Amino acid sequence: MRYSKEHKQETHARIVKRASVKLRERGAHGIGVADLMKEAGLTHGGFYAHFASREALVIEAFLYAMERSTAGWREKIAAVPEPERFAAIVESYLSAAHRDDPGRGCALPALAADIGREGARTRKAFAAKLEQMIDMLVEQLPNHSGKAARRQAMAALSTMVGTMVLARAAGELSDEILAAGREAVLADVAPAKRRSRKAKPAASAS
Amino acid sequence: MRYSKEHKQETHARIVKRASVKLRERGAHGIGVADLMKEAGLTHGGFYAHFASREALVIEAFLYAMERSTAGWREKIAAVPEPERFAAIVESYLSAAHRDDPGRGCALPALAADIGREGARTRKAFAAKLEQMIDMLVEQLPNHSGKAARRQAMAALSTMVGTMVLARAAGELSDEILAAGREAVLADVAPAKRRSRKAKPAASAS
DNA sequence: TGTACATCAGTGAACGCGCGTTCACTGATGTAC
DNA sequence: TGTACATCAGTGAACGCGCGTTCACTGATGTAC
Repeated sequence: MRYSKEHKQETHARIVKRASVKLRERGAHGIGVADLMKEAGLTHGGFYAHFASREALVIEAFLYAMERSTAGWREKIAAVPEPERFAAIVESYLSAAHRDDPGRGCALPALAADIGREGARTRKAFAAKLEQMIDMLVEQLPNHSGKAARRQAMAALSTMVGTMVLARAAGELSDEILAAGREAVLADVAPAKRRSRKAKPAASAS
Repeated sequence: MRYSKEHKQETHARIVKRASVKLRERGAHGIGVADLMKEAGLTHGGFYAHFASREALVIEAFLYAMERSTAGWREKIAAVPEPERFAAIVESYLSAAHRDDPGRGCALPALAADIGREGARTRKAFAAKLEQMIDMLVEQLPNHSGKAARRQAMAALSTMVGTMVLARAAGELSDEILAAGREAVLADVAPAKRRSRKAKPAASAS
């Protein structure tokens, strides 16, 4: 074997990683194999030494992005006291920064609609990753056990995804949609919460 | 002029209508000009007598579908007593029937992610239609005035869209996600509501 | 340790198909007289 | 009312480009001796 044993795996991982960014930015159909390989510093010919088809990479990159989201949440909340962890995830998710940087954000608002049109096999793999995200959210809930908590986490994630999809598509309404989504998710979880989270960093002097 | 004055407009409308169904089903990139025209009973060559480009049709079909959604809601609630109208929209939206028939359903879960990647002009046209949907929802709210009602309607729509996106993509979790979305939206609007809506028409004997 | 050979990740030209777009033409219907 | 002409929605062949995929080849590195 030439190259160190992990060399190919590293290249493979690099392609997937770069692709996951570009696909979130441009959509599942928004970029071609040649450009995807160029992103990883390679030429297009070598593509099929790593993936069975373009679609296989799209799916792998999507699932990778979902794993990274869950991992990212875990890292993020490590520095936050337990009762504020759920809110920390929600506020980071429903931020203007996340809206404006889809490439490094959650894969769901960017690509989940396309997954719905894939075959049962892909949807099943997707469901497994989705389950992880939901579990992660459940654990951050004040009352993190039982069916009710699970339902609450699912609904929160749905609201976050839908809010982000609409906020990215709606020009002028975007900020308001984002704020509405934040309010709704946080109110659901902490019904009697003090509304004094330093206010929003909205418009400047006025 | 040959053909009656409205002939061309009728053909145009037929293309848009059929395209709006197929695009919701297969995605914005899932079907070509030739197939789109065949759907309307025409050949592909005549396409450019009606549209400047394929993309122009996609956008027109998308906006048309949104208008039809708003109109559909209006028709649907006409037969329902006022206090139950909001719930009627939500339950119809977050139903298995809607999930399983994207072609005749709301355009947002199917195509809004792609709108987010369009130019400012398209996003502005989208925002106008979105505003209509939100207004429609606001009117059905028990307390249908003020900024709070508007925020509530926005959040409800976000949850509905996100729930549908995830329910269509998630295989086995789908029904549970749908149920969680329904619960959350309805609980938000009618916090002290009797939970006795004839139960859900779920699994058969058991 | 040094040399010959084997491996295979990556290269880049080429292929071929699909699809968006163009264009010369058709023929049904409206208008002029 | 009837006939000649004009219009233009719709046809279908053709174009050309992009993109997914294939393939013969390269050359850096690992292995055998």
